[in-house]
Amino acid sequence: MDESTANGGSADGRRPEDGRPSSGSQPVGRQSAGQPTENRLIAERREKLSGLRGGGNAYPNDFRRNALADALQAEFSGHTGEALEHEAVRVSVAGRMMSKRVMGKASFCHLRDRSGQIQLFVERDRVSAEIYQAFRTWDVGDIVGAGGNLFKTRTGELSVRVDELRLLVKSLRPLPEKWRGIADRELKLRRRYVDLLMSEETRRVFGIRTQAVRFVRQFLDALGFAEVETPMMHPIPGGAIARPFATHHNALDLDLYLRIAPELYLKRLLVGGLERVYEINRSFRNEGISTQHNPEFTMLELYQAYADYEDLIDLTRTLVREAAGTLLGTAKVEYQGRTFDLGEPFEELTVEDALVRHNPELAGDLRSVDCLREACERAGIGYRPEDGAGKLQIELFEKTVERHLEGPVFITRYPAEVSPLARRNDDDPFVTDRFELFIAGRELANGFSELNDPEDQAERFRQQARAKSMGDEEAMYYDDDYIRALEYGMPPAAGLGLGIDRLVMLLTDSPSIRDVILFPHLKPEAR
RNA sequence: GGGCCGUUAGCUCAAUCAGGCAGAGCAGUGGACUCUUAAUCCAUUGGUUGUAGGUUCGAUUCCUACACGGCCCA
Repeated sequence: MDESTANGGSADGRRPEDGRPSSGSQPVGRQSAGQPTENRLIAERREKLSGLRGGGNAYPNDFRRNALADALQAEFSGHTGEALEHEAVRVSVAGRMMSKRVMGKASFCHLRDRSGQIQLFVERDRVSAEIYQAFRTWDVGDIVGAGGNLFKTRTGELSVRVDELRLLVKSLRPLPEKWRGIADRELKLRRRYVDLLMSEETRRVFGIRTQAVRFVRQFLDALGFAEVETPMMHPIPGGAIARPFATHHNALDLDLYLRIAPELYLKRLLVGGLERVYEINRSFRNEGISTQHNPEFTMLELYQAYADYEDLIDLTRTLVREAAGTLLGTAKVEYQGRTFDLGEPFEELTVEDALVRHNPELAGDLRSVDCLREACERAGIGYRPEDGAGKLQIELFEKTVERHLEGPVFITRYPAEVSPLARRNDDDPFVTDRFELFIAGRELANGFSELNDPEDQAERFRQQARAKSMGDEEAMYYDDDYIRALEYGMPPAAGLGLGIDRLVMLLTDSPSIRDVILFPHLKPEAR
């Protein structure tokens, strides 16, 4: 219902909310019935919409365009004005009016569609005085359809000499300032739709994101991987060390968790003989929010039978390298003022070597719980009495090493204690055949040879369950069905997880994960 | 969780340091203008200064708490 017509059309065209209270003692300007306060600009546009409703369907959906702006620019920008007059190319275009320059009997405006922009030239004597007058009242932000012949203006800009012009959607809310757009970071995130309208940079970032996901699919499909979809609601959350979100199925009266990782389901598919599978998955972790963490995030997970972690180091390096080359046209990635040449060889370093490099006093004592505890205390790191050498190593690694890993560098041989799903190294059972890829001090990927010994896996689950019972809320649950699947026999395999959001951050030079997620999680609006 | 910074018209920003009539540009409205492109020219509207308190003759400005966001630290 259009409220602006309900008050009988007050003489000054204002709604009661705009100015003085019309009557009553209700506070003015507060939210009412869930509707945000409307200001005068919106009220004026609502009046215009009211007029449109009086003239027929205000929201028509029968206009069809036959051309996109970019395609027209590409095909006809090179033609001379004379040639265009001779060719008489008639086009229908539609899009949002992003600018408007009105003169007495002729006007210009720019339309933007999904591909780009094109200018319209609207002459009163060509479209009729009535339509021209209506056009004068339209606002920047309105969605318009136009038909006419292509021509070149005196300044040489390809334009449409309009002979048919329709308002398709009345925009009730004014767009931000045309030159500088949205500066307020909060507004950019909360009203991403406006940000996308106003910011070429935002469109670029999400364009690259779309291409990155497409690239990953094409890359893996070409290697014979099958893309699959596994449950997002898990009776037992597993596959990562993280706290889950909880939910509930009413009809089944069943507690469920939003997945923290698809890993255990994808490996069940290895048991099922699929051999090469991947899922570009949204996963959810009930943890803090930062420039590196959103509660829901997108990850690639893939599993390959008859491969080990070294095969996946190769695959990861190739994938990242070719993603940059394909999407950016170069393997030299500029990120926050630094250059990372992904075309160069990637360094490889074990966890223990990296620890010694940044904590030289630990050399020779890397597996001594006492020495590691001392080092943790020196570094101001808290630990639990039950933490073993592996856990302490990783705590130290995260606090003293990670941020210095400019990379690209593969860190290998993670302790088994913190890798409950990874295969032990054949020569050194303290560590697993696992790697993580770091670039710019951040973990980008995590992979390992998979643990397919059901009895070892069961024992690892029991250790995790003990840790959970001692208060470690991130520890894993024991998953009976997963053990049962392994008991049927999972082929030797390796798996990889790669953060899509973080990859896109790297490729788009974005400092925050919020810059590469269309609608990042924010607290509810204050106002 | 801690520290610092920010929040003023629809948007972008002044005014805050040292309390004294809250301003500009864009957008809007009215007018002029048939090749503009941040169109131009004339006129003009628009404010719970994030919220709630406090100090003061007087608060956008000083103080306290809170909300949201940003940066850094844990």
